[in-house]
Amino acid sequence: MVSRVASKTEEKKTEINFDKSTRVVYFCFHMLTKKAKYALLALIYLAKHQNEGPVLIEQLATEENIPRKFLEQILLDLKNSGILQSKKGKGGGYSLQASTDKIMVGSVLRQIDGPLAPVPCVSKTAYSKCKECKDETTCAIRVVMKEVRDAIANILDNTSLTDMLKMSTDGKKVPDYVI
Amino acid sequence: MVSRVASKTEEKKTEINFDKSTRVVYFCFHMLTKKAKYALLALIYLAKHQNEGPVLIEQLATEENIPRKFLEQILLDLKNSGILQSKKGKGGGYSLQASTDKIMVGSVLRQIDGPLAPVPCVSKTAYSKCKECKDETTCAIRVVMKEVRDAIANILDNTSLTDMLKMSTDGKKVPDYVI
DNA sequence: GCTTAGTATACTTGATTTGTAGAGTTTATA
DNA sequence: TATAAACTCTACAAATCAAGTATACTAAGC
Repeated sequence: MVSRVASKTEEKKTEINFDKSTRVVYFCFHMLTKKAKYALLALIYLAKHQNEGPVLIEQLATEENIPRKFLEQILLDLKNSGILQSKKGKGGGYSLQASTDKIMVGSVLRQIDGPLAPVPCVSKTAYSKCKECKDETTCAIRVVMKEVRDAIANILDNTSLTDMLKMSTDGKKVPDYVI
Repeated sequence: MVSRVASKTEEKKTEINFDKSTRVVYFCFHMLTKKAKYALLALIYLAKHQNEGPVLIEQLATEENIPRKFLEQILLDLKNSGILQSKKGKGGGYSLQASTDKIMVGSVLRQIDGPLAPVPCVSKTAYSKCKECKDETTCAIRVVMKEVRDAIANILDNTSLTDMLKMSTDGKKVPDYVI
């Protein structure tokens, strides 16, 4: 094994031996990109400052330690998908469009990172056939990954911004998923 | 949104408008790399041909449509982690080391792709702190992603090669996860 | 009209995935 | 014991992607 799926610069555990067999072992991982993480942080921030009028990108960027220009793209994306609304010019800024209990983590992540499914052939929102697959009905990988997709979607599509707000204060949560 | 996590060359849904606002929309996704997919396909193949003696890399590569030299690396990796065993020289090849019900999808994927967790801070097998995170105990993202990690691990660590074999013939499965 | 603040798009950089290439090692057997 | 069959090991290369920068534009207030 060398590294996982995405991550990149995330957390790296680098371990180097300077023996003749110099070997670099490092772990990276992902699934949740930084972009998506920033998006969620931004949404939580905006939710917490809901009744203070529009929030400036600049403010959000500095308070949450998100690169300003990168954040611009993210907020724009969330705006274009109807999650946020914005106001231009002086006194402008960003605010939530929908109510916090209508904004689901699943839809945010789909918007920012794409489908939740680990493989395209089990995606409900963006299905596409795997070409490796000879027969989809007897593909064991597909069956397992479908379980995974459903489990992920079940959590993320049933967790709202409201839930996240509770978590960030409680630090804990009592989930109520559909089984 | 542009693309998800990994995927790359996987399946691409490309849609191009040649208007003045030429726009290319494409979806890619992942989590399960091709490498991991190949590994699972190889394991299933080896399981199905268990009592025919060692299987040649060449045979496996052609039958499962996996690039030969790429497959070599994967099999070697699986061998070094104790999942497979090999025999060199004439009459050699690869075969399963453990029994099919001891080989779990979770450990195969961890070996090939790395930790299952969507973010490092919720990984049980390869924990590492997120530096974005001010306070881990009140990080809502962490709480949600922990649920996701547990759900994924619960499925993958409780699905064995034996289960996959059943699926690939039945095309269906009655899971029996720990709740 | 000038400043504030968001909008839009293109580009850059470094890392990762997905392979390829080639030389080396072990084993069977003729 | 030489030879061919197979696996082993390491390095390299191309394509893709995540993450971030740069630059120019548009709209709203004052």
